[in-house]
Amino acid sequence: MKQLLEHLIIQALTSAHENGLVTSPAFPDFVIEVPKNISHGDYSSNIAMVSAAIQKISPRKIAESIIRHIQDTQGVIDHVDIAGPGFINFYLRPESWIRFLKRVPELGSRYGSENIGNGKKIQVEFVSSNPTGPLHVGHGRGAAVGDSVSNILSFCGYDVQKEYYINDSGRQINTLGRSVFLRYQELLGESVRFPDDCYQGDYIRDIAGRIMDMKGPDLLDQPDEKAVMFCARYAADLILEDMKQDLESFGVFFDRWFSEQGLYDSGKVADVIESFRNRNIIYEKDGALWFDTTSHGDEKDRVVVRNNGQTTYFASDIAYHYDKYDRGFEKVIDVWGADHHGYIPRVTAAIVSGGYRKEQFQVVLVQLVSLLRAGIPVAMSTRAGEFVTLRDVIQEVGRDAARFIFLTRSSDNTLEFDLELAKQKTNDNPVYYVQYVHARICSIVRKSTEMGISVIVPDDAALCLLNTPEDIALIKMMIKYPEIVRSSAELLEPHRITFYLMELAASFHAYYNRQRVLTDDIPLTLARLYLMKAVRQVIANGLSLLGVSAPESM
RNA sequence: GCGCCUGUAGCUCAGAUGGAUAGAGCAACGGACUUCUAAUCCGUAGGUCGGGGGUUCGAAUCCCUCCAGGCGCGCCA
Repeated sequence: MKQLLEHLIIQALTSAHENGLVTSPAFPDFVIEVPKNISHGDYSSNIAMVSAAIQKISPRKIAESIIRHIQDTQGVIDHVDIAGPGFINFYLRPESWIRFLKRVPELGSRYGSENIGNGKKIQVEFVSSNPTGPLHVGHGRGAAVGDSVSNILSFCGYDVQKEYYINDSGRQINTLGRSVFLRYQELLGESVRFPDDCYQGDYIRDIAGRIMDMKGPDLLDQPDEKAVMFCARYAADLILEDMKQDLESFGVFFDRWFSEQGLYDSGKVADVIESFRNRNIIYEKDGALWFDTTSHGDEKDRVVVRNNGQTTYFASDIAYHYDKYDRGFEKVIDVWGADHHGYIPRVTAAIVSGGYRKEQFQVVLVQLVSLLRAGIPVAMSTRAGEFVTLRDVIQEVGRDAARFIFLTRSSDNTLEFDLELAKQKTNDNPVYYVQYVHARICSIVRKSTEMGISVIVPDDAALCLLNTPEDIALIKMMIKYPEIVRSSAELLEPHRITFYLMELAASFHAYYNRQRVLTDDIPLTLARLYLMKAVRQVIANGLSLLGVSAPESM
């Protein structure tokens, strides 16, 4: 609809120029929007105001010239007026909405999709939690955001790959091994001092116990280093399996699990260091190797190989990101916890040094989650190993509620996740508010099937009966959906879908309480059933982008 | 000290690309089920958009500055 009006405006201004009514054929950026106030028409444009400076004519005069030259060949406009400082307000004929309503069933589950990706290969990397402990709520938020962003991009024509980067190398894996081995020794009756820098959680004991069951005391016969290595690998594998399970029960499936260790094994980290050394981008200072990130805006250069010969995470991160581009991704999106924001400049610098464009890399920062129970903060201490895991949360509040709530805030904002609220099946908990729409419509459709009328498609004359303010409000809401999806994809902001769905749900519930669908009036009933099915489709489409189910009954 | 994020109704938050009288939910108050699911709806009340400057026809939105809160500033991960 907006495109249509835009076309009419451009045409009108052009012919106004041909007739000498305006001085310039130029078009500044102008917008067509749905006014907040319904008395300002169905659509409104600021074209006259933004053109005033170029035309050197008053906005109202420009507006008049434009209106006079509008050629509404399709007959969608009822009337147009000029208001305020020079807004052009369009009032549409009620029938005009129908052609747009028809798009919903025509496109079905594809309704709302705008092809902005054009098959471009894009990768979204998210969660990527170290396999040293269970996933917690913060990871849950990252998972919900990353998965939804992937869904949205994929829906908009991108060829999306979802990837999880496993930090299965380096010191923290060694620490994991040490932690497990110490608990293992404890189980065998040895008195050990358990250091603060080891992982404190009970799951470490569980893993040690499993190794006990499997190996008995055999590990003690080996050199410590070997035993620790064994514990590390065993524990990491186990924890990783658990994380996979948790994510699956959260409805999140990755296309690839990428091992950091693999980058070392294949020599890719060494290759990167070697080639940048030759180009003096990596240089030696104080016995360490440094990457020149300063030339690309970082505040200082960063170490890639320490003076003890060990590589830093940054080294493998560089190799990892190059590997992504080598695999043909035109764009790479990383979803990170906001506490990692300081890494953006150095990773960006490394990517640019590698000959890629800055725009090919984008980070979605997700702010932290604070967990509450009935308004009271839940104590979370990773050090003491006391925390509520993602698994606990899914078990307690359910997958749908958890995912939906994670997406009810902009990622830029911290999120309060209240377990009691999330469990409640009331209006406080918007997930049910939205799902209830789907269930209610399914119920109506079931009823109509019993009456034997659901299969008949109404003709245009019948659809014109959808003319109450509630009908029009619903249809307008649905016409808006593709724009919401688009902005959500362009800005990588899934919460826009969430808020839209809540708004659409509100329109539906208002409709439901005011208008009856199944009546004795057959054409009207058919038309309204048609409308209801469209609403159901849009709700289902939106929920699927969020990774939330659309139940047929509740 | 520097960088990033945040500051909008009592509470939790929307308001991308500057638009007309700043919105929603919760909480408060008053109403609506012999009807397709009341997990619902309707109404009332509630505001110095953190403060102060600036840009312009027009600012919650852009710029500067100050204030408050969170996070980050390692040859840690």
